Amino acid sequence: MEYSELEKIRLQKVEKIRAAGGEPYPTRANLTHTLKQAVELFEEFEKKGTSSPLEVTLAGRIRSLRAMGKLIFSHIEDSTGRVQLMLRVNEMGEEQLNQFKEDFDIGDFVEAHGVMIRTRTGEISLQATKFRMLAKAITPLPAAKDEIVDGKVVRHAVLADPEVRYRQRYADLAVNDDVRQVFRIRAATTRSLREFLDSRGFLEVETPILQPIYGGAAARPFITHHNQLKQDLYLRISFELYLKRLLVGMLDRVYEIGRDFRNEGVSFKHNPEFTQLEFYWAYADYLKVMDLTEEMLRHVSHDVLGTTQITFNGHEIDFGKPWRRVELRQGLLDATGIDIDQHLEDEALEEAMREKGLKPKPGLSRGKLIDALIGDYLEPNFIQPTFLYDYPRDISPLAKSKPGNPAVVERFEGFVGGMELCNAFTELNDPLDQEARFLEMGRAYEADDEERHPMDDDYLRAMRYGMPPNGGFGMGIDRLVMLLTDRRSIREVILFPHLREREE
RNA sequence: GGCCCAUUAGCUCAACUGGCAGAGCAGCUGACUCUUAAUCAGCGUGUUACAGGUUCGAGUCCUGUAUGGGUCACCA
Repeated sequence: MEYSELEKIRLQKVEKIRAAGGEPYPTRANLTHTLKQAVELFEEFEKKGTSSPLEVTLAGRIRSLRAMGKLIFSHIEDSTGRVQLMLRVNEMGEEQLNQFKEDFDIGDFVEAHGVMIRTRTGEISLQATKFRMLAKAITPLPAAKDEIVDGKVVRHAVLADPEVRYRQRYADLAVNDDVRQVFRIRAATTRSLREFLDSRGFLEVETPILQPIYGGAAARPFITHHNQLKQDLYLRISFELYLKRLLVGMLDRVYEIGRDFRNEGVSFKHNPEFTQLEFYWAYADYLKVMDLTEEMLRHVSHDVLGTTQITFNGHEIDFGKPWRRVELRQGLLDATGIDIDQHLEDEALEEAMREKGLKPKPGLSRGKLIDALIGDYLEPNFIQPTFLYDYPRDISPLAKSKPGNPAVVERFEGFVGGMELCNAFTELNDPLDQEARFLEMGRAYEADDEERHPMDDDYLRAMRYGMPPNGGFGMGIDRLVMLLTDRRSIREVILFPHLREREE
């Protein structure tokens, strides 16, 4: 371990504290209030006009230090707020005051005892009579300084390098309060979703992350191995097939919030592991799920932000209004002039796209071509909340066909801010049809072994016992948090996003 | 994986067509009893991401590598 010059100076201070009989890392703190509590309590005292002083012991991390001879001002911070410390020679004598000046640095955790006062400039402060080191920092925090100009916080020298911020998230969080706020909102989001679903009779469950057969989505899995069982296992790519087994078991409304793992490329909206909400709702269909989705997002946004209006990427987005509903066929017809109902074969659609001057990748299935059209011509334009509904059957092997139209399934995807947020369908519950779909998928992926959609015999057996008709729903929580916090990258809403391994 | 851009002090950033690597903050020394990016005086802390190359001379030009960001491909 190589220490920098700055770190060596601080290590010397640790030695100095110990040599003087002090302890730079005491085992216990003895605070009486959080910083926010102390400020609020003092304000109450002032209102009541009591003459007795408010005596407190506070603890926090030193964020600023202004020493001027026989008087020191310093701000300490905890997760609830900030309080200014005022240390004067009058209260503690010169020796104590000098000790603070010599031993304490920005970044150290400190405990201070004294009375709450207002300074001449009106700032509520702790006038300390005693102080104690709680934890000495060796490495200086990457400086982030705030200046208050006309009541507005102006930030200086903010830690901004994304690599340092993600690899050393602790330092990022320590100096950037807005980053802490993102994760408070994230916690509030999952709390609100749970509360919403619980109150509607949904049961939260946990299903296997390690699975002998993966399924429920089209993605490549991570593979791992159980030594004692001598068995390869997959990290789940979705919860779908397990949650639907529970409907067979008479758990009528179930949901799970948890981690999915997909062995795919990373981007501003893709992380190898991400958090998903899925719910399955017996006796419902995709139309009921659409209504519940609108209600759920209105509820969450209001719960978390106090408003249904959000700003994302410069757009004002309103979760309060009913979502726009666009039929997939009509949407593509309007956007590209291509009527997918007129081109039911792979080659015919590919040819039609070519005629319109588009350049489809050759050899794709009709469903994949349509998927590509959605991504290019519809998704980026769905800024306000929009349901796109009625999808082609061949890219939706777990969704139920629309009565009277075998090429189309009852499926919708929800888009917000030009980004896919959720995906839902009237779930296929016909075991014979499901078996046929698995076989179709097997054929479709024959050429590419890695993306093979494996047959899940146990899932089919469950369905043969009888599965109630139901609507299912999946939503990327990370993307929802991106929307609620106006962050353009998924890495901003994941505490420790995956980065390439680096030699130190 | 392809292409484009970036990497300079602990942090934020400068450095012209190649010519002695330097500012603010933090840090160190001193002054200062109501400051709040405190102020004032002094001190410059560096393998310019890494490895080579061209050149009298490279932070700057060339090649390669690493990491990050963007974009395309793949995907959700």
